[in-house]
Amino acid sequence: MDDDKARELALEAAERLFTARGIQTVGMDDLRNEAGISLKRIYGLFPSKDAIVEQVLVRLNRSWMQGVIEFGERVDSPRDKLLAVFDFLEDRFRQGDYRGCVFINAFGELGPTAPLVAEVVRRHKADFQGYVSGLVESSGAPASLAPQLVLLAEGAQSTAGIFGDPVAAGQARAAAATLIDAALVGARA
Amino acid sequence: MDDDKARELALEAAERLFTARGIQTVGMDDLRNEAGISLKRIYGLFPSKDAIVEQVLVRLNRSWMQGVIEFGERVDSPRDKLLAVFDFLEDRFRQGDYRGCVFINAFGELGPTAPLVAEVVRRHKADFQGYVSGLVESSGAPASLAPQLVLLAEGAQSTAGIFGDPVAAGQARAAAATLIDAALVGARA
DNA sequence: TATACTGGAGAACGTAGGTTCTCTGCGGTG
DNA sequence: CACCGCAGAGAACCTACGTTCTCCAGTATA
Repeated sequence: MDDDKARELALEAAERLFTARGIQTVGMDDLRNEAGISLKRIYGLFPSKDAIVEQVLVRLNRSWMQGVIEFGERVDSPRDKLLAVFDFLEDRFRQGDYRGCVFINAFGELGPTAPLVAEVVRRHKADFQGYVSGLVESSGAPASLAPQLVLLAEGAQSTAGIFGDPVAAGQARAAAATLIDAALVGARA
Repeated sequence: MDDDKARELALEAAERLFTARGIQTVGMDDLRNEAGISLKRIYGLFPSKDAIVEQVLVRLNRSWMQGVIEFGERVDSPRDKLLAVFDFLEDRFRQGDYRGCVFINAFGELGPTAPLVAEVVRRHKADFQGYVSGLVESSGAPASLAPQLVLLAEGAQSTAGIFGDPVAAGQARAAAATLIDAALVGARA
């Protein structure tokens, strides 16, 4: 088996396990079993468990941002793209056993003791905030709207994860619509 | 040393350590050192580490709810009490190294594997949602406003924890004010 | 004053878990 | 066809960690 395939098996297995159960409760034996490759092979591809955790979060950021952008591409106006963020979240909330934002969870677990994990989590949040800020600017609304929408999205993720109910996406979406419309009216006044 | 004092020492030490570093990275040796009482004593008072975690979360819920209620008691109208939630959060965000909502963090770490932890976290969130719902009802706004404000509060906590910046409280507060006023206008129409 | 009992200190135990090491098997080369 | 080298399986190593156990000290009672 070539390195790329083995690396992909390991990262996909780690992603499934870390997302489902958290990071510290997943041992390397669990990862070995889930990936179907040996520990020697895994350690040949990655220097440490911490390195695997970091790469998993980096790729989750990439696929998350790609997903939210693709949801935005389905509609035309910046306002609709902003609301599509919550449609994207609802789609995520409905997938299997959603457990909240994997980045927030990782930060809660390891943020104080693993600076690289904290850094990847902040980068993810900064990427998301940048995306929303860009749309807010395109919509003509004041810049102060962007963090408000982001807070709604963050809150929806934690709440949906804790209660296992995707209704939080719709609640956040309704609030976002109200905030956007209020901001646009204020911008025109 | 009597049991009540020893129990309090252990719980206070556990609260400091779990809040600062997460639960799984804190060992019983750490707790023994921080509390200044022996492991034999600690295990004489609590059946297990899991039991300590649960009791810490229960008392954190109690003090958190007490804090948000006390902040609400400083003002008169339900609208001001709703906004005082965000003042309470800002006060919390400014205390030392704030790391996000300890309940969200605990759920992220242990939710899948420790059902009692998940239950205490859900109870906390339900208590908070109940408090906000009560205020929303008093204010005459539609019930749908309550979850929207709660999502803002949840999002503010995670964001403040990750970026170490209390500005999220003010951003959430501004959004809450807009939502409340929109809801009250809609209720009068 | 001496002996016995009980509570607690912290070392020990047993398991978990990240990482490394030894041995085996397979492939390549002579 | 045989031998050598290398890559990898998974057991072993070493540390961490939750919980228990042994021993000691202090207090109470006779």
